[in-house]
Amino acid sequence: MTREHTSNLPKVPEEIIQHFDQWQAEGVDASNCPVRDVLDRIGDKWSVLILMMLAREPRRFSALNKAVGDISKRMLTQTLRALQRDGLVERTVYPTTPPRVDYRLTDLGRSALVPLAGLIVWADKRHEEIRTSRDTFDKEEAVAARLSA
Amino acid sequence: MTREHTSNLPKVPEEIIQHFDQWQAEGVDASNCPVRDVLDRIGDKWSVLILMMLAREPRRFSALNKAVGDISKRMLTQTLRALQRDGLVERTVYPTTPPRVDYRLTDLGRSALVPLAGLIVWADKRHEEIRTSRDTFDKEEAVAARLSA
DNA sequence: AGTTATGGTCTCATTTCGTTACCAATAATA
DNA sequence: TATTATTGGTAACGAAATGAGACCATAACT
Repeated sequence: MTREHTSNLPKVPEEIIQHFDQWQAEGVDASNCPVRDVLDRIGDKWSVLILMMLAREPRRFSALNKAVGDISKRMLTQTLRALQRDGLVERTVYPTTPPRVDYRLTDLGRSALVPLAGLIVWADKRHEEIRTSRDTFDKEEAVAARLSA
Repeated sequence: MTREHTSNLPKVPEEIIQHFDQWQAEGVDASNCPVRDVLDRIGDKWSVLILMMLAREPRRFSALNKAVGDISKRMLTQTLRALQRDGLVERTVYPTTPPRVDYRLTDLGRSALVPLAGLIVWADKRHEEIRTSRDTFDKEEAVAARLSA
């Protein structure tokens, strides 16, 4: 045995860690790191949400707008353009009046949803734990603030 | 057969789509959606990156700062605090001079890395495709701009 | 006395984001 | 005929998040 047993689970699979290591070795700065290049883009406030909204079927601009609720048209437009630019979403215009535009996932976009789903399931499962942690943290912070006052 | 074959792959597993549907049905606004509550937080510019940096072993503040390279101390502090608040990261201070502080993943933090790894692998595999798409998009946009000028 | 090291915080400029008003074209309504 | 509603945006502006860099306390070392 070359390594001590130091933690009692869950552990990150060694295989995954090695992937991270290799990726770090290649340099992690935004300019030369493919992973950051991609993650910086879809890791914004709305991209993942919109990809999920399109999972089952194409939707019109206004349908997306209603479905998300608290996104502005400005940000919806901007996010959809970025997703289109990255090739995750396809935009189709029907030149009627008023215009009709719909958005659908490309194959690439669909492929992204598989790992994203994993993340969503995780978030759903763990969010209670996270909220509890936040409450505890905030309470402790409040105590500390009172002591130093 | 109750459903037509309409697309030729890759398709999002029906199981995942159903998960999205259910999640949408519960309302997707930030205020009442657990998934967004979590995703909005770790879906920022630095959180995922830092979690990955901590995958193999704990690191000191300055080590993280060097490893990431283009993060400012301000954002590093802020991101680490947020991760700590959410219970993904643990902060330990050794009151020496100069001070020594290290950060390590909690069990919850480690559990997050599993789905995140899936996303990273996807990004690594697909980023060439994405870059190509961007180039094409930008070229077409330039053409359109010239036409309308 | 001056330098170096750590883990931050503070200020200010830049960037990004959200809100609201507005537009063009047509069809339905009054 | 004039009015209004509808769709998919864009333009302008204020608010919020982010980045760059100076600064700080403490002690060991030169």
